[in-house]
Amino acid sequence: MDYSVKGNDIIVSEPDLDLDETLDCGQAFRWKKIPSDYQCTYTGRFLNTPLTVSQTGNGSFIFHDTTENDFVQKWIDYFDFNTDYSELKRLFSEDDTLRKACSFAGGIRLLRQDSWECLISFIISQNNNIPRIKGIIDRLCEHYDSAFPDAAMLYPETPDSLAFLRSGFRAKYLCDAAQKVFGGQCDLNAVAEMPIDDARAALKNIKGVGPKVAECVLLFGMHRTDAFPVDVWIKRVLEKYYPDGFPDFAKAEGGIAQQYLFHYIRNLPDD
DNA sequence: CGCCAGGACGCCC
DNA sequence: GGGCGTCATGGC
Repeated sequence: MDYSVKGNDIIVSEPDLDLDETLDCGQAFRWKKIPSDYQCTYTGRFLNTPLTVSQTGNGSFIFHDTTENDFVQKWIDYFDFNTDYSELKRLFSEDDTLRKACSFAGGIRLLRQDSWECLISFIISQNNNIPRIKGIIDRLCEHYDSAFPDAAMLYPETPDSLAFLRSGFRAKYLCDAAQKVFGGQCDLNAVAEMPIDDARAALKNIKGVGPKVAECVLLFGMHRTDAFPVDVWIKRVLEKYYPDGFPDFAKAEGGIAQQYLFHYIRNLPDD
């Protein structure tokens, strides 16, 4: 990744990034595509820092109205710019299916999101579809002045007071998550450092967090790339292409491989 | 209208 | 430990 400062913008060159593929692939739910004269433009936030970012061509981007300090301190990390995705894709391409998946959507990167936001987002995601997940998270943030509420803000809520979310049976799970995180029974920063099976177990102490949601929090919110969320789509991939198991050589970065496979299988024509 | 959604829980055996 | 009905809501 190369960047340069131009006025109030940061100009970025990174061949292994596509905004549509990365910001609208079901790993993050708060990025919105807005009309622009560029190839595409998204606006969103990491924690309390807002960003508008445009793709001006393949591998070229504008981070609008961003200080070099914010770019270096926050966005390089968020977009995982210090990881060489070309190298990862070369590794994955040893496997035939993965090679096709990487070639289908090679601009996917694993965002380094906030663990708490991920926990709440993926509790909401269970037995739900992506457009409705986004709607619920929109209503949640709108209710707190357009900022994602931290555990202390969510802690006083009850399933009844959260009725405005229209999140259904998930509201009670959100309350339990807020209580356990705010109360210290679940310290997300500590969980992020645990051996992965201990981290899984710690997350699953929260009501509404099962195997799938725990893997998503580990992968998307704690950058544990060996976490491997299995949803209905990935289940189809495993049955169809990996009846003898997912290849060992890719397991350490399996979560990133999973992102390519998820996008690939969802966009494959029915057969 | 019915089927499904980036599942988990509670109960049954 | 595995199998199954249930859980709200709404996109399609």
